[in-house]
Amino acid sequence: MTDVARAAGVSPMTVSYTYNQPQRVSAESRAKVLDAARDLGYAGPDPSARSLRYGATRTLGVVLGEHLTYAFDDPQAVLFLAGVAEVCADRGYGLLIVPTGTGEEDRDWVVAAAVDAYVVWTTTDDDPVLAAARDTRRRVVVHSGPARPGTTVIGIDNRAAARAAGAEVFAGARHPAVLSFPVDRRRETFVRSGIDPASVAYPVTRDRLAGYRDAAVDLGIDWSEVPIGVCRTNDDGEARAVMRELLDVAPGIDAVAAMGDRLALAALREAPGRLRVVGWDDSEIARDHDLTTVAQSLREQGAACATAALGDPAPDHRDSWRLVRRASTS
Amino acid sequence: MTDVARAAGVSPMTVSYTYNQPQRVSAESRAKVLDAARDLGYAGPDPSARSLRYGATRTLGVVLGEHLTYAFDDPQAVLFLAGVAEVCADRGYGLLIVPTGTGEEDRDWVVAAAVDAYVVWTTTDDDPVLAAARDTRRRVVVHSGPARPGTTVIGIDNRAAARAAGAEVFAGARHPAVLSFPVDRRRETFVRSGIDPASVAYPVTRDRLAGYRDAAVDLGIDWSEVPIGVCRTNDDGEARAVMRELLDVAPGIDAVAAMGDRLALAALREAPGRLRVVGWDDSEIARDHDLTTVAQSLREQGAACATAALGDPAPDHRDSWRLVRRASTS
DNA sequence: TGCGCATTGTGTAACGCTACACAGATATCA
DNA sequence: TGATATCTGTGTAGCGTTACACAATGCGCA
Repeated sequence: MTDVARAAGVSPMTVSYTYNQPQRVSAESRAKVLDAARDLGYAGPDPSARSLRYGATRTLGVVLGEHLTYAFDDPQAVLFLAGVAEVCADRGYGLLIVPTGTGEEDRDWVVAAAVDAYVVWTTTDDDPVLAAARDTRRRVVVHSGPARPGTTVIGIDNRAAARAAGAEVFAGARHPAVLSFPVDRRRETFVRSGIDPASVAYPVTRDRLAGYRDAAVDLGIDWSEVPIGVCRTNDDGEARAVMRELLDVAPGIDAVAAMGDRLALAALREAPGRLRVVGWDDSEIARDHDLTTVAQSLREQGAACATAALGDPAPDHRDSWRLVRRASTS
Repeated sequence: MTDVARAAGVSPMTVSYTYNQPQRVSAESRAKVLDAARDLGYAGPDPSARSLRYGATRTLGVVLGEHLTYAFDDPQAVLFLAGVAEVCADRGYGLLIVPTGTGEEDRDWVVAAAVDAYVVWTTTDDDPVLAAARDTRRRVVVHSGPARPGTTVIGIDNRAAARAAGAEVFAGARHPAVLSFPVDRRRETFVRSGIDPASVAYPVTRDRLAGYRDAAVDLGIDWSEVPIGVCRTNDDGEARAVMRELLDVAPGIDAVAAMGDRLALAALREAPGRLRVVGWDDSEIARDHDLTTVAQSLREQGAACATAALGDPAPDHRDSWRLVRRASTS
């Protein structure tokens, strides 16, 4: 900038004003500055220096638990991101995806990223990244939990929604089962009965499991007898394998409460015609296959998280869910 | 940092070393520094100042043409992003999604974003954002074009692939048609015959259209007679409407060369049983519906773009496509 | 005992920018 | 004509950090 100023025969401040408050500078000086800048290949104020001086980066950080790329494999996460992106675009904020999932360095990354605030995609209770984000004194908004002092949580009441969905799918069932997301960071695939929700590390999974148990208990079903298939991801192939395993253990299964539409569909495909099924998220496949499902707008929740992270009031979306009843439970 | 140094009774440099080269500092000093930092709520070196001093941000920028959120609506763009994200995560780079699509400010954003290099998702020839990115002297890698001096282009040879796909779908057809992506930034939906590929602003669309024309010409088909339906997005509902319009104009259509699997499927649904169809991308729906399609890995291409943007050699992927023949053209 | 070497701490000098306060020139008005 | 407002340009003083060079200390070894 000093060089440009010299070449243009003005002071550095004039150059600065040329870029930041052009009307503050005479047309003549402005032209001289821009000419000099072009000749010298100066593209405008350096972003880092500007942020340093300004005291803010005008960038929002998004932390996606697990490996970064999972985010893009999960259509729900993508919808959420779209909502966040929308708000960022509207406000002129950049959106920085913070790389995590590499282990011990995660903490450093979260601390060292040039962002003003964080939106954290739902993670485990013990996620060190979450603690790190909060420790940096930036505003932190977490989607769906875990709840912590100093962080805002936005997301639906998964337990209440699961209870409603469970009531719907388990009604009249004699051999109910559950298809669940992972219960801890190890992300193992297995089948077991009566998993205690309290032992689950992911708040979303925990709440949904608790809601399904609530529904079972309401109907007089013995939770400890309910087989639960845990899938590593919201993926078809694996879910079908887990469903087969469930059917091995309990061939009489006649109702499956799944935590995702894909899981629900996989269940349906493995035991067509004799199953009541609910899914989650009301995605395209749920509509295509007439699946009863818990509808929620991840996109709106993403937008709300971003809005809150940027310091404006936003709805917490606790009640932004709706049980969509379709053929799969009738 | 100065405050921490004072509180710990050491120099600022010792504090700096504590964070950046802990082993350079005695265990005793380190402990004093960390204690003081905790007491004062100091979370570590300021990222902006660090970038300023260091001269690089260790962040990769991604520019997605059109409105930012489109990126997340297009599954292909998401796959591409996943590839970019993967490389960033591996290298410890942040991934900054630059907001564009807001008009004149786009340029400013691209110039002012704190990134070391850019990956640009394919856009129009005249996109000012592309020029802006290059003007900032950062390394710029563009996916699929437009090609420009000073930028690297990575992507498949869309024309050659379209020619192969066109040859497959048009073979023996008497009334071929095309379902195309938008031809310019206005993104209008319409039907017209014999659109000149040279008039198309998006390189990807242009090349695919040119390839389809090549195939038509090879088979002795008069291109000016081939009706082309232009869809605004790779979306089902709209594509079906355009397909109906095509059938109005030319009821005898017996072959449709589409530019996306969704478009192909929409065509098939509007005229079931009597259509040869090809799609593009070999997505899940193509496999589900036995659609002939041009397979390519957007994910790998995203990774290659990121690698190249970070300064390492990467394959250009020109030949990373493959015509997958299925029932829809037999 | 003296020499080189490793270890640990410190001061200096930027990195590139802009808020602020001020100065000079010109225009406006009673 | 003098007082006042407006426009335009400039210098100062950091924003928070770290590369580098140097100083002080202690240690091993001939």
